[in-house]
Amino acid sequence: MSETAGGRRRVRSDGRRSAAAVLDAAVRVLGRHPGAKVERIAAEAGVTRQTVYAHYPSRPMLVTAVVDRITAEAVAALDAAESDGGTVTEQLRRWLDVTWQLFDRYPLLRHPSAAAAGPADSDRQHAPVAERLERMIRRGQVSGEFDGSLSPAWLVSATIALGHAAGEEVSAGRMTSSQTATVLYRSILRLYGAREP
Amino acid sequence: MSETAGGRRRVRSDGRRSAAAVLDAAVRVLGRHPGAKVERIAAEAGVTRQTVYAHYPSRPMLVTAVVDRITAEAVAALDAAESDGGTVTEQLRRWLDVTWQLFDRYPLLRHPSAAAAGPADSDRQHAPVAERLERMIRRGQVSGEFDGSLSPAWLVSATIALGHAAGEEVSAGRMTSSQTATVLYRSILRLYGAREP
DNA sequence: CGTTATCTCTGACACGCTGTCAACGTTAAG
DNA sequence: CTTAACGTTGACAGCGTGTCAGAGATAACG
Repeated sequence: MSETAGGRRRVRSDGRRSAAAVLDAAVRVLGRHPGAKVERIAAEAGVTRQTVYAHYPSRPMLVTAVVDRITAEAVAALDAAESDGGTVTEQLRRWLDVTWQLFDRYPLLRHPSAAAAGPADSDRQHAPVAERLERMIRRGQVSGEFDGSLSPAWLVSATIALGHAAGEEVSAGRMTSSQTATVLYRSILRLYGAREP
Repeated sequence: MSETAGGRRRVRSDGRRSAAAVLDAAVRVLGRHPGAKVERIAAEAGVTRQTVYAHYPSRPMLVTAVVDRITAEAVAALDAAESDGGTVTEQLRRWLDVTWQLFDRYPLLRHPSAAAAGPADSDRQHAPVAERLERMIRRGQVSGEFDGSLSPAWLVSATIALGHAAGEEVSAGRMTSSQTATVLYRSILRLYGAREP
């Protein structure tokens, strides 16, 4: 991570390149097949298994790095959706659309515990997202768009849970993706106590 | 399960007794520590690891048996809560109380994927419960207590998801158990479009 | 009571995956 | 060109799962 250590440790461009290749491969493979073996990831990166361990001390830590990367991508997309202005309800709508696309891209997001190291990873994944969603809910509550008798923190957890449930419905084939998106949107508005149009 | 096979295979009471001991131990150990090793379960049952395999071919199948047993207990408790009559809303209240107690007793119910063999186990666990809940919701919708514009099937999934989220809040120490129960109840009523009192 | 099939136990083994190590090439930085 | 960093090969230990064979207990049955 840092070459600022006291020693005059020469960093080789080769190293960072291969570390990046491993991380990219891990994002692709683990994103689609949580629980994939290290061997598989190494092969995808065009590298040996031991090289993976040279950059990431253990499988759980590699998973953590993957989660961080996906989270960063999610946060960026979410911020873009939030800065477009409009009603909080409209922002929420865009927010859900973006999240929905991410869920399609990374099935890992639907099976959090399948590859995670521990509860630490789950927090790491949810914290920045939850923070933004909570701000949005609080804004809607003070503006009167949403009812204020349930705490924003709980509503955040509930929303995430509902999102996971909706993802399950889709991947289980019980509903289509667009049906589910609509139903999820209505459910969340109800949960927030929003004035339904 | 059946000694009705054509051959006259002598069944020894010893066998069933030890199989039951293994299952009991598995329920205790896996209920509290999903992901526990077979060795641990065997020790808890006062039996060798190989004996466990003598009764349950593989670890996943043992987990399935455990899930079936806990599910049976849950279904029994749920049926009792349902048969007490009253408003659907009141039934729902009792339903949640019972579920809440079960969650306390079996942390396994909160970490479904931690020990499960595959999606089959999850269905196995949820199907009988979901069936009963769906009947209850449908009853509430036709009686006018609940709004009818969201499908009962989806509301069932959403309710289960909300329950898991609430359980997480408690075990993460972010809310007390009784606080969460109240909040969960209100959230579900909102989700169902119930006339709030 | 004695025979017999069933069950448990001990001990050992193969397999797969994770993580580590040393030795030998390779490649980039100075 | 020299040197330190890096990748690679091959081997190994550890752990958990699942299997097997043989010896010893024990319940069922005549």
